[in-house]
Amino acid sequence: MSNQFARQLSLTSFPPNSQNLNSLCSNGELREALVEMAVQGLEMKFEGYYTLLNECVNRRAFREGQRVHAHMTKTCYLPPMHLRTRLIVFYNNCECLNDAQRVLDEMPVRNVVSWTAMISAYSKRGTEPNEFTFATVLTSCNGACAWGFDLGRQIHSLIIKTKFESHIFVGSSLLDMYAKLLGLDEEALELFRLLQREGMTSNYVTYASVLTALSGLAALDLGRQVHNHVLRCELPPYVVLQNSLIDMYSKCGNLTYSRRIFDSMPERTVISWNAMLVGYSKHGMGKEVVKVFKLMKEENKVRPDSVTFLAVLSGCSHGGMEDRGLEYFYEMAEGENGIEPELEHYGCVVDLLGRAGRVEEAFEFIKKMRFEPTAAIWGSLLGACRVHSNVEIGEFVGFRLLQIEPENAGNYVILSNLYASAGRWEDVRNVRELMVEKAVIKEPGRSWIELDQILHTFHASDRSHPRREEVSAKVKELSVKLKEAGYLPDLGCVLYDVDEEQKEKVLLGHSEKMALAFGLIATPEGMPVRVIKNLRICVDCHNFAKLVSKIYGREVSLRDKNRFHHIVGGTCSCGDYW
DNA sequence: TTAGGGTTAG
Repeated sequence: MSNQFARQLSLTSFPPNSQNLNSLCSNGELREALVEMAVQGLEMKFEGYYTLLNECVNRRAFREGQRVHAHMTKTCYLPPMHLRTRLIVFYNNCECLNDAQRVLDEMPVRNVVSWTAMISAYSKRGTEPNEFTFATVLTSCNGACAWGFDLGRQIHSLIIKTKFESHIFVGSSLLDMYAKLLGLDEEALELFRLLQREGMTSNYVTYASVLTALSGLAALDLGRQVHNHVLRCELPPYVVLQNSLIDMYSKCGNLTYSRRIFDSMPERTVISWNAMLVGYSKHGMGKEVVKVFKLMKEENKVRPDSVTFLAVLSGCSHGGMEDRGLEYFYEMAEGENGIEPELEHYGCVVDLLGRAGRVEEAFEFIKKMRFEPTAAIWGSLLGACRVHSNVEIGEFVGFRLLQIEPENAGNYVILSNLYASAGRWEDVRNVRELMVEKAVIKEPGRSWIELDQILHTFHASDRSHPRREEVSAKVKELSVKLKEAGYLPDLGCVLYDVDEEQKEKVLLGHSEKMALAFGLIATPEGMPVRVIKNLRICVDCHNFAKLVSKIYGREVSLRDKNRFHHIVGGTCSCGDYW
């Protein structure tokens, strides 16, 4: 059907009525609104599309949003830049980053807002940077060229590590950066002016998004550099930007800086408080969590929300303050704060009880919950069963978990560890066999360490690092020395069914041991070593790191998927429960 | 006339 004919048809049969579409959307009648869109056909305008798409974004209505997008294409409607940006957000919300990227690629003109939407999507997706993250961040560096070159060069060194250099988009962004920027101040200034004329300078939102990406990588030096640039720009104190600085410093392991920013803020939102509380929580500083929460209540300017309570409860749990945490939960449940406890809050309570060794109570608590327990909740209880050797409940919970998420290798390992601790070797073997049968795939472990502004990444049994020989020799040396001091490899941490000698080899190949060994080699004696891991640290590596800190007199700061482990003189801030 | 992007938690 020709467009002209279609236009006539839509005009003759139903008069366009964008008000109708608006009211349908505000009544939440998305289906009817889509019918209205079809009826309006070629008469659809920005306003109608925008209303519809917004509704789809809010509801994460993937199919419906797709139909809106398809309608634009079919009717040859050319969306203006801000509508395309909304499409990017829509696809990102539905976790369709490829579609979002395609929208961005096809935009005739992009500006800082469209780039920022994409940057934040990639950094939200997880801590794993990929070719698109780098390309987007690099382009943003070019946009803010006053700090772009130094930062860009460092990001380049990250890219080399991840072998994305040859990716066409990344490569061209890099070339672009090197071609456009140098140490040539005048040229840089000229470009800066040019980009400003094009509206491509970064603003506080872009900085906030870039900082989020860097906090995921725990790239402290890079983050500090962005902060320095923000300071040089003499921007007014934007709460959002300061919040992301608090978060960046805490995720990079530097809570003192987070607190300094927090204290200097002329105004704080609930997010500022939450970011600070989450920071203390992840660092296992329960007392500070309680102090800051008290301060928040005393100041009485900002009302705690459900995230605040999540941070406080998990802070008490991570900081070993079980009773205090339970008090807060009951305070919450009594409705004093006007916040209804949600599933996640119940999860914290299971954690708190489990940590305190009150496994039966935790089990009863789950049974009485008004929510269907999730894998995370059972998983937390199973962990408690392992630590406190409660085979009876652990067995029940373990089988429950294997039903809910049979693909998760961690569950099989914990269950088999639990059987092993009770000497039930036949059951250990059965669980292992079951695991092999279900073809469980485990996310590969990866650890990294930042030295002189370069990230050194290690994969389990990695052979790719230029100093690999030195590193594996150091790991072996460490294992010999630590054994003299009582280190006993925890063979239960090994997933494969191989002989004991092999198991020990597998353990010594864990990525965090290599990163730690590399840190010992590459930094001066007595310096703290800072390691970041993508998964939760295993029991064996935790023991290993504790002994290293004791024997070598090194402070070890290890950020895993869940929290920080500050290990000093053989003791860890997590109290061996994580 | 404008309309789009952002910060904590999961």
